[in-house]
Amino acid sequence: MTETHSSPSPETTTPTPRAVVVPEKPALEGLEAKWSRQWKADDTYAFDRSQPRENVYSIDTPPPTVSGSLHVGHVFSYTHADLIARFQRMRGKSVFYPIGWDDNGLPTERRVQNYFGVRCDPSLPYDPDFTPPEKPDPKRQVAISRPNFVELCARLVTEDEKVFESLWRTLGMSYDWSLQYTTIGRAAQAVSQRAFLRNLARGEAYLQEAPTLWDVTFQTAVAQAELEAREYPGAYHRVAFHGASGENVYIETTRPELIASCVALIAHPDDERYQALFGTTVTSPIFGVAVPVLAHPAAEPDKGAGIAMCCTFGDLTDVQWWRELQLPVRTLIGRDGRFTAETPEWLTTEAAVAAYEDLKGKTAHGAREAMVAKLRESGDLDGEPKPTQRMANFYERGEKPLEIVATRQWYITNGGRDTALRDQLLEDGAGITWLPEHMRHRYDNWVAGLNGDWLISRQRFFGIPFPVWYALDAEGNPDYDHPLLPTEAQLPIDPSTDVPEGYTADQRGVAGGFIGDPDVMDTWATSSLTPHIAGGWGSDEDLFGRVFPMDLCTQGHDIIRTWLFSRVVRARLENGAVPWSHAMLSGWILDPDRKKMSKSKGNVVVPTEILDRFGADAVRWRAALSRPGLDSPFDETQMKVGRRLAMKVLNASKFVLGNVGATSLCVAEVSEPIDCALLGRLATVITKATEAFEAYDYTSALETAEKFFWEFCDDYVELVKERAYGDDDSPATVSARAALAIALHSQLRLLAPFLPYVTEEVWSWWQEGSIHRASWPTELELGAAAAMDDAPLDAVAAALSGIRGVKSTAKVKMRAPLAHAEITGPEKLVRDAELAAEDLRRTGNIVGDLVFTVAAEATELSVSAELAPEA
RNA sequence: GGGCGCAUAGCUCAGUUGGUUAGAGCGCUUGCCUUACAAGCAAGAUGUCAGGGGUUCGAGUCCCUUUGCGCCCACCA
Repeated sequence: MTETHSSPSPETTTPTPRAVVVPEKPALEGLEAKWSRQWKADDTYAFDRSQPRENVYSIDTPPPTVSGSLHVGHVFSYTHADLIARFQRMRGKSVFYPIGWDDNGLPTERRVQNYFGVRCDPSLPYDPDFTPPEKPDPKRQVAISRPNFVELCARLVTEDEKVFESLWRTLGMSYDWSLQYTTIGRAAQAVSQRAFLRNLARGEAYLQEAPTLWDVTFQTAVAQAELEAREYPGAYHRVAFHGASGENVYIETTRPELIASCVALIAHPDDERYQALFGTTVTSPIFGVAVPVLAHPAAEPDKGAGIAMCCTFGDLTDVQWWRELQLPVRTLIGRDGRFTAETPEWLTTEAAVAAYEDLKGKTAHGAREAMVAKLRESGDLDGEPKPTQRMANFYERGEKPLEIVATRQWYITNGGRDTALRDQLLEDGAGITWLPEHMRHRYDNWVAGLNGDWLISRQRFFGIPFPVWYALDAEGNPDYDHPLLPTEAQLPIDPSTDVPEGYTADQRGVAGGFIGDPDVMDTWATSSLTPHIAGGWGSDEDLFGRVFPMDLCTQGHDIIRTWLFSRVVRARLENGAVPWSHAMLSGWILDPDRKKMSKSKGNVVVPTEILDRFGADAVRWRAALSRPGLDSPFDETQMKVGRRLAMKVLNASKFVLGNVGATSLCVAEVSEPIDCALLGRLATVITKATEAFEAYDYTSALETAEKFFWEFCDDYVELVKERAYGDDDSPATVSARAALAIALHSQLRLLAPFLPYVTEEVWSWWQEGSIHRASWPTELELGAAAAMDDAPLDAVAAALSGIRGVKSTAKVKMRAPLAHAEITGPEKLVRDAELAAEDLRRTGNIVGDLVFTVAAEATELSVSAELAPEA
């Protein structure tokens, strides 16, 4: 492979001349296939790990969920990162640009269930001969063992990853594919487990039995970051509790089914209505369970009846009361979301036990209906339930409101319960350059609003297991306080098959033996370590030192609270550092009606389709038009504009290289004033585009380069065409050819990050090596020409436009000869235009006089002309 | 309820620290087969800069305010 860093020296910008081979009919079709294959073969985007940290530019890319589907928004967001990567690479940085696949977790499990028609039953033994059903029946999923299930997951994600890789390669992502990782792979397992063990050793990870937000459908705990508040229909039920002297105390509840789990009634300490009741005991309707009436400031006098029923657990306020008032636990709802089949021991009366019989095994919904009937019958329901819309917490992927169930879970500190850490994390956020800047508010908002530590354990199957076992005592009870741990050298381990030091396999699950922790880490617990996984933390410290902390992370703004925040937490705990200096957040791509694209609305634009129709360069061009953080509606017509630009690059290059035959890039040959002016303008464009890119403003970089390119094509090329055609070697001809070639040479590189395919194609016609390994253009390359006054360019363009206007108004063709033309205007403009008098005469086909007249009072150029009688 | 963003041509968007007559592309109109490109080219029309008030010699730009749209967080009695 040729590593042509064909970086021209400042004085003579002359790469090795070579034969120019321009195709007869250049086309966009096939460029993606041709060049993505070539880049793969040449390892064009390989990271050079010999470079010291200051020569490295490292990027943390979001590993896409391979079991999900990509839409245009992803394609645009990933393109934004690639634009920066390509710019930095051309600037001479060794770009560390890995790609990973997020393949573990619930989305994959769900996809595997549907795809193969199976479900995981961890109690089943492994069946080595298992084959999935030929025709998956979603209603009759075959129960399989956990190892079998995990095998199917692994099989499917491998397939999914191929599809994703193909898409990214077509889009022209400049990843170093040798740095590929997955969030379920062995490296990710080792890193996740090692980080966890270190968290544990430092007291940052801990096991706790506590009320947990619980999804009854997926039967797993969920973290605060995965919550979504949604409107949920309910009804206020006004229900009587009974005071000691027989009076009714009315509460209002939307969850009457939880009355049996009530542990207290609570009102605000200052609420005059309830002063007399505080400290007394009331009994619950139907069940007759005695509960205290207590005061707590979190009770809101104007909400409901002003006095609330505290159940274990109906909502997070209940948890707060339960904790702060040290109330007992009376759990009714189990992990499956159903009322427990055992009669709770606190139901003592015969009537209560009988009443509970009707609730056993019911869902919340079913139990509610049963309870309402009973309350109605007993007269404890006052009036009819009043329908209401309330906000309820849902798991973002779930369809039923979350329950709160006391379970044993692993947590990692994230500042939710620790002010010092929280302040540190806020400071870390302030240390990141946010693009756009205002996205930082979302981070701050989230960190400030945390109400607990990070729950990382999930009661699922396809994830990274906790590297932990528990010793069983003589009665077979696990000793959760003293987990058995592997050494780091043993990682990764699976506690369900591996055996802790000092035990044998046959001691698993028997008294005096051990058990493995059954849970897996949430996928965010793994992806929070993407810089570590990709960077070789713990396994390749040399590499890690060269790439971490990273320079950039790019992602959608919807995952600031999850992926972005969790990486800041991990880097703080593990490295005492901020994981990257820049965070670039992409906006949404909306449908043409400015609605968010979603599968359910059927308004999703499929990336492969637009890539097929418009080509990767066009799609990338459109992506580059949406600035960080701004939502942008999808519009096909814009894709066409991008395609037109790509086509124009091919055609303009064909002209410059084919007809002019220019291979010289010698600045000294540029002698004509208008040619010098072009290079002067080019220098300004290079500077502006470079500054924009350095400020991560890829859109402005593109606009600057593109505007110049169209002016170059429409005005400059048209103007000097005739002169460049000359088959003589006069200084004027040579000057035009050199200027054309130099300008093209720079412009291709300015456009290369945006249009990697056409620019590479054109580059291959006349240059060695990949344009993506070439150096970013600089003013220095242009030598003295860079300092030239570029104003004549505008004056000449105005004169040319005036000449065209005359012909356009007369509705004649542009080649129509002019018998006479006069260019009038202020002195400076007239003199500037006159510098290109011969070019104007030829281009305008002026056969008679061409007169330049200064009109002191004029503010702009005007052209008057007379058509020559047609021959 | 707390926070953030947006509002400029029919559409999508630029508009630097306030500075002449507010820009671009698309679309639209009228033409042109011009040997790089008709998937092209040329010329042309298009605005109460959301409303109101203020600061200033001067406001799309700064301040206050109103309205509309969108997003994040909180909100389960």
